[in-house]
Amino acid sequence: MSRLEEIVDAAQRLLEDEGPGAVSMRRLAAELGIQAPSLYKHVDGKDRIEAELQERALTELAAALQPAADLRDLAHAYRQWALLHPRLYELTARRPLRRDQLRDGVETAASARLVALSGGDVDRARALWAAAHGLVDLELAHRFPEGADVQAAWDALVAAFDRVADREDGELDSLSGQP
Amino acid sequence: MSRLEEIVDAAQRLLEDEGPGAVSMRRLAAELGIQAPSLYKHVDGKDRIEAELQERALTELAAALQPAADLRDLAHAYRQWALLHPRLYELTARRPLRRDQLRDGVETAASARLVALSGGDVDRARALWAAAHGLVDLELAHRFPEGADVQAAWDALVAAFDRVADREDGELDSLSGQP
DNA sequence: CCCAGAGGCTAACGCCGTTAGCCTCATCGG
DNA sequence: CCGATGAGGCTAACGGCGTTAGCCTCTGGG
Repeated sequence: MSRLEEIVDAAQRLLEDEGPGAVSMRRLAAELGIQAPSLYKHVDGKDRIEAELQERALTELAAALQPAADLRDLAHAYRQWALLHPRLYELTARRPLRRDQLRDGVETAASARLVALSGGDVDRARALWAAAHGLVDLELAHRFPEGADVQAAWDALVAAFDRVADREDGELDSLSGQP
Repeated sequence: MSRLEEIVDAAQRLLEDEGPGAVSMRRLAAELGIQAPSLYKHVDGKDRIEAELQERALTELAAALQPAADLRDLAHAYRQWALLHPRLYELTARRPLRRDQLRDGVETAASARLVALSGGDVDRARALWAAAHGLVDLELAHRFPEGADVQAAWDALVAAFDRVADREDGELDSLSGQP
């Protein structure tokens, strides 16, 4: 295992266990038993580490969405993954995505299921993605009132998009036996 | 105008003009012609300043949504406001909301139009809010591909929720002549 | 055997938020 | 009119941050 991977591992551990404030170069170095400046022998800077985490998260999220058979499954898987890795999700979603230094296919994989289950309509897929992201983001930021039934909001979301799919069919059929 | 208001004004100016990195206590103080520690004669700390900005933003956003007559209007107003104040929007949306130190009515005002246009269904309102937030958030984070037609995604969103409203009616009528 | 490069190290720079402690006025009660 | 008081400045400092410069040591290949 490369030293860079070890660094990113430690960063992920720190992020998930102690929150974003704990992911400092000094703390990170201490975790590996070295001094902060030594990290720069393996990594450009903190930005790079965060970009690596971002790519990891996208890959994992894509895998988690892969088995979803319908919109309800997809929504559930999306929410579950985010709630399981809240800090990582936030980091991934809020950083601008540097596509130029993303390994090919990562983004495509993450969005494939989404587009497929939106009847191939990329605009609908983006709206659905945004909606799921929004629900997760607001939940993670504790923006819903104390006793709010978040699941009910998810149900309302799935209902809205399911019905659209029901009506504007045709496109769906052409994808049901996946290409 | 109280000194606190001046501070928050300066913070908002700095945030919108130069980004979140520019909003430091030292920079903020310099803007007012004083030294950083003097700020603490008027404010608890940086958190408090951000909370004030958050409340301001919620109030303004509520006002911007107020005149919306239907979902399409609402979606448009939401997006427009966010694109007009991107940094302020991010700050407001990503900070946890401290309801205990929010002036009464601010949150209610911000969500009233949303709930009303969702036929009084609070779950649908939350899903719609989350979807709008998600679209804005992803757009601000440059997460859509270069040439993506973001407006089309908004249209797809409005379509989805409009149709739901069409079908599950009844509730709508009881609110149309607003109480 | 040598020497180059990998991978550590310390010292330091310029930021950050925040605290402690001091000083200077203007205001106002006696 | 005097003196206390409090508002609102100030400097110095602390412990953190990301990052750079420059040095040393060890190890593996020619």
